[in-house]
Parts: sequence; structure tokens; C-alpha cells
Amino acid sequence: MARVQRDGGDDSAPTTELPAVRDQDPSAVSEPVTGSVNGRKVPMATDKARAIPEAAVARLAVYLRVLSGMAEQGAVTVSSEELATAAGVNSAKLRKDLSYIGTYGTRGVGYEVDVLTSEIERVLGLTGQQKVAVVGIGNLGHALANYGGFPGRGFPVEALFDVDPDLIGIPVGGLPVNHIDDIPDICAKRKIAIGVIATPPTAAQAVCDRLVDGGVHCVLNFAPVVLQVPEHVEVRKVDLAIELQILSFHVARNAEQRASRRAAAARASSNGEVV
Amino acid sequence: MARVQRDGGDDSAPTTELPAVRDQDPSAVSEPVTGSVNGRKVPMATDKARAIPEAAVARLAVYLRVLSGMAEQGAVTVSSEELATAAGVNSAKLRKDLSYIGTYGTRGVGYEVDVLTSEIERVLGLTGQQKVAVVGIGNLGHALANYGGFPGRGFPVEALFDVDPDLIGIPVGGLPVNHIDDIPDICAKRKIAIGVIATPPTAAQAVCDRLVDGGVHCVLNFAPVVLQVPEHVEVRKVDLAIELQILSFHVARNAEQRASRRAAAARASSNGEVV
DNA sequence: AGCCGCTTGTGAATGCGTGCACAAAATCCG
DNA sequence: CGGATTTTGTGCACGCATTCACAAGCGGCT
Ligand SMILES: NC(=O)c1ccc[n+]([C@@H]2O[C@H](COP(=O)([O-])OP(=O)(O)OC[C@H]3O[C@@H](n4cnc5c(N)ncnc54)[C@H](O)[C@@H]3O)[C@@H](O)[C@H]2O)c1
Ligand SMILES: NC(=O)c1ccc[n+]([C@@H]2O[C@H](COP(=O)([O-])OP(=O)(O)OC[C@H]3O[C@@H](n4cnc5c(N)ncnc54)[C@H](O)[C@@H]3O)[C@@H](O)[C@H]2O)c1
Repeated sequence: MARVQRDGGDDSAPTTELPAVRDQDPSAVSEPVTGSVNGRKVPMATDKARAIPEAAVARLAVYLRVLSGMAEQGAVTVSSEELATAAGVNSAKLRKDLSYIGTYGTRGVGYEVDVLTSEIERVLGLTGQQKVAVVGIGNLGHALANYGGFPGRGFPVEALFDVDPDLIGIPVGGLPVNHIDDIPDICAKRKIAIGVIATPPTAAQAVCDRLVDGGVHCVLNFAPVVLQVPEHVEVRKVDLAIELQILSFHVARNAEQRASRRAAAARASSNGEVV
Repeated sequence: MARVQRDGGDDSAPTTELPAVRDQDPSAVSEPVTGSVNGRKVPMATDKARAIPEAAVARLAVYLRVLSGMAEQGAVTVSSEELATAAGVNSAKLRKDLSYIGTYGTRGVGYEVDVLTSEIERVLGLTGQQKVAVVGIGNLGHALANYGGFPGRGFPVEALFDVDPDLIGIPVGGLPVNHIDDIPDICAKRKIAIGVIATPPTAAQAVCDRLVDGGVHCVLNFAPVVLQVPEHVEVRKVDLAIELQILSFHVARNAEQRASRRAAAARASSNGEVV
């Protein structure tokens, strides 16, 4: 059963733990069927030590960016309250998120900006550079290849691919475009860690397969299709049409809410309720 | 207190409430279902009728796209199992998602593709067109303005804005670029529903404020900053750097997992365990 | 030194979301 | 016509995530 795509918009992740990937096999194999008798946490995970909820990981990345902004402004320490407001979250949530990665705060004072920064970077695996390849150098691919924000944050774009003969060899953002047939070779050779798919939807699955052939374990997919990948490959998708549709849903919801609230207000104007 | 940005990657939504338009209406309105009687929970929403979890909304949009693909291939009915696999989710989850919007399936048969399509469209508010404005016509803004996938899905791009004098008046994707000072006017006049921000981060908040001035209630933000908006405005963000960092985290995690698994395997090689 | 105020870190409660498993419905078939 | 078969719709239980609330800890002030 191939692992499916993890929506960039959703969440609800099973807390990326280091789990027994196959099935755990405790001493005695329990009944596969809803054995409600789950004993207790199987010994297993010798280093189960950290299991950071996926939702927390996403927020840690936000904290990191906010922190870097604060560092630029000369801040040395920061309290959970400040950081939380700047990141747009609840301060309790922020502290809990930070507690997943260790105890680096000083009670009564706050966190040291640079310490916190490097600890988050460590946990997110940002200590080294992760090389990126972009496939599909069209409208979007051009934008991505030219974007300075990636190399600036430790994600150098080190390979470009397309199928269009007119593009092959042309430099985009200082890097020549290669043919997609070379994806496996070049990715393996350059140790590409992350593949970005910006091809038309029809080509996305084939491109993804080649990336996987080239040893790429992480894929960021802009094409509006659900990619099938082997278990060890992590896919995130960015689907703008879906983002718009979610917004659209809120428009509809609000409109109707307003409508029914008007009705409700009219109906229950006698009460002193304040909403 | 300003409402904060809702991460496009997160979720954890308080279950957006739903219209519950036509459909059956149970004679007696049941008590607020989950109402734990701790005194606190105010009577609240009189029409709390149905609430669609935000996560489900995102998936409904995916189902919709899959359905449209199936319709093109001439499918008339589809089972929850088929649709679920195509959408990359569990079939139980899919059925539960669909149950939020009503009961449109036929037991033993499945769902009629066109019925399901239009019902989802109705719930998502896709029956009409939602006009979109793009602000910041740089690398990314150009790609967005030229992208045919938006108009094709009911989201016509009807205004472009930038601050660069060299760009003003130039048509991009068939639409001339206007100056950002005209945002409020033009948005109000053209009834723009959704604003897309593709400016540098420093300009994003100011641009957002102007969009709100122009009556825009929904914002899709590509700039890596947390926007502060009034309560009634819905913001979703797409942050590519954060997507990459999340992937990076998984690389690190997997590496660590592999390492510790090797160790564990070596340590426990005496057992007959098979991994 | 000792107290006070501030902030962290976390136990516990609650709420959501997911997935299982099954009853209810509808069709098919003998 | 009744039973076998298929597939929906959902009650239920579990586990993750969020939030509250507070004790523990630290620095500074007197
Ligand atoms: N442009 C946007 O703003 C935008 C927005 C949302 C989603 N998307 C999605 O991103 C993807 C790319 O969009 P775009 O606007 O850049 O499209 P585009 O047509 O401008 O570019 C697609 C590029 O992919 C190349 N290509 C085609 N087949 C290929 C293959 N088999 N292997 C490698 N490359 C191949 C084409 O030569 C072209 O250069 C599409 O899936 C689109 O749906 C784009
Ligand atoms: N290009 C990408 O692939 C990419 C990827 C991830 C995130 N982003 C983000 O998207 C945003 C845009 O990226 P880009 O690569 O298109 O940048 P860009 O520099 O190419 O384009 C920015 C555009 O915004 C315009 N602008 C500047 N100030 C403005 C203002 N006050 N009001 C209106 N317009 C203004 C500029 O004139 C320019 O046309 C940035 O925030 C960037 O971080 C881009």
C-alpha cells in the first residue's frame, strides 16, 4: 500500500514519530483486529525520546523566521509571549512546541534568540544544505528557479529539468536546464535531497517516479494531482486552486452566517444576548 | 484582538460551520450535541446545525477535482472506495467527509458523479465566480496572472497591482497592471472577493490593509510574514520555505531513524526478529 | 539573604479528527 | 420472493492537538 500524499494544507498527522515502520512486533503478536487490549506502550522505540507533532514542526519553522527577523533587529532575548504574538499563535502552544525540542528558556527571562535559533535549526535538520531540483521550467518553474529565498535559507537549487527542447541548455537563474531523462543520473550525482515538481499535472507522476529513481526522498508538488510514492518518500503538495476553494467556502459560510444571524437577531431581539 | 493567520499547512480549525441549506430538517432541533454541561458553553449558535471540519473542506476540494477528472472519462457513478483511492485518503474518511454535506449516495451502488460534484460545489460556494486580484507582479505574480487554472475553476483574475512604475499599464496575462494606490477603489468597484499577495514580505502588511479597505474578505498570502487582519478577514498562507523546512525535518528524522535502527538491529541480532 | 514578580515548562482537561467495524439500505440473482 | 452481495452512513473509541492553569525556577530588589 503506497503511502499517500500528505496535504500541505491538512495536518492531522500521526505525529511523526519514529515508529515501528513495519509493524511492531512485541513479544506476542496481538490480535490484528481491534484488540482493544492494547497492553501499554511497547518498549520498542529505544530512542522514542522525541516525537514532535507534525503541526509543531510547521510552527517551529515559523518561529525560526520570526526569530531571524528579531535577531536582525538586535534582540538578544525574547519571551514566549512576544514570540507567540509575532508568530500569530497562542503563547502556551508556543511553549509546548519549544518543549518538544528541549529546555532552552530561562524562567523569569525568556529565551536567548541565538540559542533558540540554532536549536530549532538543529531539530529541523537545517544545519546542512539541502539541495533542490526543480522540474518543469514554465511559468512557475521560472519563478522558483529565480527565487532568492531558497538558497538564502539553506536550500540551494542545483538542478533544473524540463522536457521542452527549446529550454534545454538555456540558463535560468544561472543554472542550465537539463532534460528529464537525466533526472535519475543528475539527482544521484549531485545528491539532490528535494525535488520540486512544477510540470503540468499529466506529467507529474512520471516525473516523480524519476526523482525517486534518482534517490530523492522528498518531493514538493505543485501539480494538482495526488502522487503515488513508495513508503519512504515524503510528499507535500501545494495546491493553489484548493486554497482558493477553501477561501471560497468561507465566503459562502460567512454570507450565510450573516444572513442567519440577521434572522436570529430579529427573532431574538428581545433577549439581552450579546454575540 | 486581531485574528491571526491560519496556516495553509495547519488545520486545527474550530470546525467551520455550515450552511445546511436544503436537506432534511429534523423536526426538533437537538440539543447542542457535544455540549458538555459545564455551565460554560454558552447556548451559542442557534443554527449550529452542521459544522464541517476545516480539514474536511480541504479534502472536499480534492474530491471535486478527482470527480471532474472522472466525469471527463465518462464515469457515471463512483464508489467511496474508488474515489478514496484516487484522492489518496481512507475510504471511511471520505464517506464521513461526504456525510457532512448530506446523503447523496446509494447503498450498494455508490455516488452519482454529477450529483456529488454539484453538491460539493454548492457547499464550497463555487456556484458563482469569485473574482481574484493579484498584488505584486514579479516572478511569482507573473506566473499567477498567466496561470489558466484559476479562471478555469471559477476564479477569474480581474485585477493586477504593483508599485513599480515600469509595470503600471503593462498588460500581463491580458490584464493591465494598476498602481497599488488604486487597490481599494478598484477592488470595491470590481467586487474582488479574493486578494493574492505576491509582494516582498516588507510590503505585504500594507498591501493587505489596502485590500481589506477595498472590501476583500479573503487573502491568499505568499509572502513569508504573519499578517494581522481584522476578525472578519480570512487569511491563508502558502509558505514554500516552510514546506521545504518540513521536508528537511523528515530527512533528518529518517536519517536518525535509519541510524538507530542499524544500531538496534546490531544490538538485537541475537533475537529471531525479522525486520 | 530573603522576598517578589515574572516567565517557563508541563500536568491535566477538553475537543477534534481519524479509522474501525457494523447495521442499514439497495441491487442482483437464483 | 428471499437471500446473497455490495456499499453507504455512522456510532464509537482512540489518539493527537490545543488550551488552561499553576508550580517550579530565576533574576533582581531591598
Ligand atoms: N503558474 C501558476 O501560477 C500555477 C499555479 C498553481 C498551480 N500551478 C501548477 O504548476 C504546474 C506548472 O504550472 P505552469 O504555469 O508553470 O505551467 P507551464 O505550462 O508554464 O509550465 C510547464 C512546464 O513543464 C514542462 N513540461 C511539460 N511536460 C513535462 C515533462 N513531462 N517533464 C518535464 N517538464 C515538462 C513544460 O515544458 C513547461 O516548461 C502545473 O501543474 C500547474 O497546474 C501553476
Ligand atoms: N518567486 C518564488 O518562487 C517565490 C517562492 C516563495 C515565496 N515567494 C514570495 O513571494 C513574494 C514575491 O516573490 P517574487 O519572486 O515574485 O518577488 P519579485 O521581487 O520578483 O516580485 C515582487 C513584486 O512586488 C512588487 N512590489 C514591491 N513592493 C510593492 C508594494 N509595496 N506594493 C505592490 N507591489 C510591490 C515589485 O515591484 C515586484 O514586481 C515574495 O514575498 C517572496 O518571498 C516567492
